[in-house]
Amino acid sequence: MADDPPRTRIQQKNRAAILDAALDVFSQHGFRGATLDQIAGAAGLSKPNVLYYFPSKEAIHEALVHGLIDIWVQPLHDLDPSGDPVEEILAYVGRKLDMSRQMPRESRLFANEIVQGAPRFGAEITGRFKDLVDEKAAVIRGWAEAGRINPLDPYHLIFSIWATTQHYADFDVQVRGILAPVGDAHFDDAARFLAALYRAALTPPGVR
Amino acid sequence: MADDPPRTRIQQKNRAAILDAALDVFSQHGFRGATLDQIAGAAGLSKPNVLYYFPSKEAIHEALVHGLIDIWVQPLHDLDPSGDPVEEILAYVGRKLDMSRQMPRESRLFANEIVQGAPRFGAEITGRFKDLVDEKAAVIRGWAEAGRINPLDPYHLIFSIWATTQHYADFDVQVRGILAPVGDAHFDDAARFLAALYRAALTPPGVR
DNA sequence: GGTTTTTTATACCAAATGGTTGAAAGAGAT
DNA sequence: ATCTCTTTCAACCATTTGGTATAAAAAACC
Repeated sequence: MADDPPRTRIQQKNRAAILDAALDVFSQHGFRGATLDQIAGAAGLSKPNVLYYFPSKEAIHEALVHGLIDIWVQPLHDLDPSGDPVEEILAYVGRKLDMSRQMPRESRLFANEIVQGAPRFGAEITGRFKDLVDEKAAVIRGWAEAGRINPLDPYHLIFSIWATTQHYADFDVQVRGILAPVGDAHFDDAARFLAALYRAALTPPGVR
Repeated sequence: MADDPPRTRIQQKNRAAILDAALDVFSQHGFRGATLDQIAGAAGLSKPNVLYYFPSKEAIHEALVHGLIDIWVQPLHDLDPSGDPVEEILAYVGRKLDMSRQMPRESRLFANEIVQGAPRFGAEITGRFKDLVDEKAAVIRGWAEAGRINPLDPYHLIFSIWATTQHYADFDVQVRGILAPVGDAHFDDAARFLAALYRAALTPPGVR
């Protein structure tokens, strides 16, 4: 199911160019809205040449998603059960927000997929994805039961972190339409806001 | 620019059927991914008949968005500057979450638009939309300066409320994939979680 | 250089898609 | 019943789109 690494330099370069172009196009138009001509154009290749490297449009999309999922869940994966609870969760929020800042196209690629019902992605959600969330939710629940953070539903806490951080990538045009920021500056404000929000909500009374 | 109300009963019924069908299809596939045949099929009409009521696919989408935008911003509009700050904001969160529960298709319609860069919607964001947000952000800032809520950036607070509440509509498949809820039950948990989150973050030290 | 393999793109195809035509069926008014 | 206006849809059209066929150009190998 996984592709072997490309043999030649040309293959490596062109596959990468196609995947990068496809990330642009798929993240902006969704799977059905994207066309092979757009992808080929953005990659600087002809359409048949694109289909020389990937058997179909679907295959390009799958290769993209497949190659990104590990990176995508890494921030949650890195949540350390042995760390300080509040700081660990705040650090997780920070990592997720950084991803929205550095990889907005990737975020929108997943957003497009999931908003439209994850027709090409559903299996991953109930698979590895769910397992990781279950594992980390258990960690957070443990912290809550030990009184080290306020007792909040860990699943909805994780959802809220996904929502608030990915919002800055997925709804970028809306955020920019309202804030009219210069460049990326508003991400720093967002980081401060989210840190304050979650610190206030998580810090238990005793420590305050 | 606004359409006059349809004259005959048939017009009223069919226009409504088309818009309802279009809401289904557009919210699930995005504008470019949706086809007139799908819409016609879902509305129980032939494609030419659909185009008898609306001049184009674009016009259907515009009529939909146009007809929904007022409903969509109503919850924020109803934030009462003379009410109790914390309770007002919590009530706003509650109204937004209710909309995600009752109108998930509408939420996904907007989500699709905005994720893809709002090509058919951009003007609204920097127009009426921004004005309303500016107005309510000023109210919230006033509350913060008066020490009636914790000092949080009002714009990012509003973004976080949009993100956390709309998440349950826009990312419904993901939420369901992870929680495997029975029906709508998880919305009650979400309501409790969000109330706790924002109450903890907003309530100023003095009142605690 | 010559041979083989890989890479590239023009020309093409079938299906899908947004939209039109035109004529028949239906509703409403008198 | 008849006349008029509205509604409906089969057939059609032009364009777009995912994907092929094929043959030339370019690397790679000897």
